[in-house]
Amino acid sequence: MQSLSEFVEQRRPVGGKRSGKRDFIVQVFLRQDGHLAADELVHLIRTEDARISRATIYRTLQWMVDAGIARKVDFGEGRYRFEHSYRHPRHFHLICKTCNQSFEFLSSDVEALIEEVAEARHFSARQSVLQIYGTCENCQSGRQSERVTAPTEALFARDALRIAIATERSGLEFYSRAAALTKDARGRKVFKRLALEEQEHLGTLEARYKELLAEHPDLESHPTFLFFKGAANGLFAAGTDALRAGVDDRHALLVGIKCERGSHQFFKRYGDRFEESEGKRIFLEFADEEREHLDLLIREYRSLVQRQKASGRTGKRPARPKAQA
Amino acid sequence: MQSLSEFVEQRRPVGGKRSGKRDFIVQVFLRQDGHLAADELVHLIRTEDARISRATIYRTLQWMVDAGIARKVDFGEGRYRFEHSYRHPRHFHLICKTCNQSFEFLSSDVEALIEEVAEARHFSARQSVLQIYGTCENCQSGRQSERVTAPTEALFARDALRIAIATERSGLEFYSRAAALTKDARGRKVFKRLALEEQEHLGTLEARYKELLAEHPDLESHPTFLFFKGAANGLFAAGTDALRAGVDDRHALLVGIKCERGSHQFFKRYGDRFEESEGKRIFLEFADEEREHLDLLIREYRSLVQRQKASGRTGKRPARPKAQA
DNA sequence: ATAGATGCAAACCCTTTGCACATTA
DNA sequence: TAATGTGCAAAGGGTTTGCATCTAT
Repeated sequence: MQSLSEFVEQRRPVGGKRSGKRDFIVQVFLRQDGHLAADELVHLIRTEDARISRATIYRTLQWMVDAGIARKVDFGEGRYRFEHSYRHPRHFHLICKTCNQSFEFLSSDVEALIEEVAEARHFSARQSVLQIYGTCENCQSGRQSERVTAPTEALFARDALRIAIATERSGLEFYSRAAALTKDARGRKVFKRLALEEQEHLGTLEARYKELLAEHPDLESHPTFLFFKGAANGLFAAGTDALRAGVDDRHALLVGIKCERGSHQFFKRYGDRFEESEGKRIFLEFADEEREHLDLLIREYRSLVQRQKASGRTGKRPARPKAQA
Repeated sequence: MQSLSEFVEQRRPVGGKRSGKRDFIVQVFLRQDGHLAADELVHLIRTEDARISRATIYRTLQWMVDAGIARKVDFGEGRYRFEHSYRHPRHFHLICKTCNQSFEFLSSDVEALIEEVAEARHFSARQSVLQIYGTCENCQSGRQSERVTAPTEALFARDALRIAIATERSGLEFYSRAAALTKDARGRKVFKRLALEEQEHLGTLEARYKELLAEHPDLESHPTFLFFKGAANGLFAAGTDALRAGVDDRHALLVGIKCERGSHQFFKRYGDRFEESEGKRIFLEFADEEREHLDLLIREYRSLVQRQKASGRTGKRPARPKAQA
């Protein structure tokens, strides 16, 4: 896990000189977790300790943006705000016009749509801003529920784990059912093995989830940060339907291959898109797991087809699934 | 169709006094179709004709925003821009950082996701901003393809019609197949009638599309403005699958009801969300059509169930579909 | 020694405002 | 004539910059 100072040191531009004042500003800035306006940072610096020129603070903010330590955001207030990017993946904002607080969320679904639009217009997208203006829960109800804060990275990891766990559960259910329905002994064995692996992996994920909760006790009280449809629901759905109808071993393998491939691609695609973070790692590791299952199923499918050919029993559809990931 | 002057007159606030200068500014502003910065409007006014104070122009811009004639947009440049709303539905932006041009699009899919996020967070959303920053097609390729402009309202109508037509086609195909597969004479008659109606309506829509093209000859050369998934693909898909498997008349009616209800809700929901425009009308009229078909199917379903009950033949699932829209 | 960082104040940009004057209902 | 609209110039806020002065390498 990258430490705060590593984070800064790695990003220091070459040829630049060290400066105690700048380091101090950066340090103070990174301690905050909201979206600071330049003026607020000036005030913080003044009260914290030093008398540093307003100009230097503006210059340091720009320096941090160039270095990738900070992001400049515009909430339409007529001035810019800055948020640091240490353990803080890119995200979108809900902005309350009443209390001027802003709330963060991430939606891979929205990002996928943005990608589609950009592609359709042959537009090369570098950065996207999505802001929802309105009134937050507290300001609507009048009463002030206290604001518990958790690091965005932890929220991101929490939601990534939740999605992975839900997918794993759905996979487990799928393979258990497949095992029960498959008549062919070897096919059944494969499904049992996959189910077992899903079970084990599920345990690992759940342990990891508990660990995360131990680190951040009030994590579960936070609302969803990562919006992500169709991970659990939908991915294995087609498969379960087909199984319910009763299928042979070959068909079950095909359905499994379809599900694993979908799942793998899904997690790979989105994992790749995230910035370096615990959540990204969870997605990519999960994608790898699914990939392994996929390979196993493909091997099994091939061997089954071969056996059937040898024994003269031919499937209706001799087409083999494409092996590309 | 509302004219430009009606548009302005309707929005003039009560108690306000008329002023030639303001009218002139409004008129010049409404002639533009991009996103003007205040300063650019000042310059335009100066070259067009009059010497009007900068302050008056700022005041008039604010006046137009309050009246709903203009929208204030913030592209993160450190100054605001203004776009008029005459025949110009709300939309999102692709912003080229190289040439500073901005391109508009609308995505109901994104809007639906935004709604979901806001709901999950108990946030009452008033307005949403989605901006994709990057490099536009022209700036990437180097060469300047000339910029053809069409009114946004026309693009919106074009895409709404395309979606409606695609849905209608898919419905037509569905009912034709249902008619071929249904053994019950009355059920078949219903499907034939529905197919015929879809056919007729399809003709109307296509005529309307042609008419629109006649009005705006280069309309088809413009890229997609309204992004909207799953209208054609997906809506009737479940139905066609079920039909392929072979179903009885009662089941076919149920599938039809499901499809029509989905389609109706779909168009109603999105149509309601749009601002007053040709595109909105297309959506809502379409929703109405689907609603009528839905009612017809429900009536037919009830009568069928009654007949079956009378003749002693009982369906497996006596549950009748809920009649709420 | 020299490129880079800082402080100060002034300049900048965009926007709003106070006040006297002009215009409209 | 009473309420609105306009012009001018000044003020406002957020941010950047020129230049002399430091300070790290």
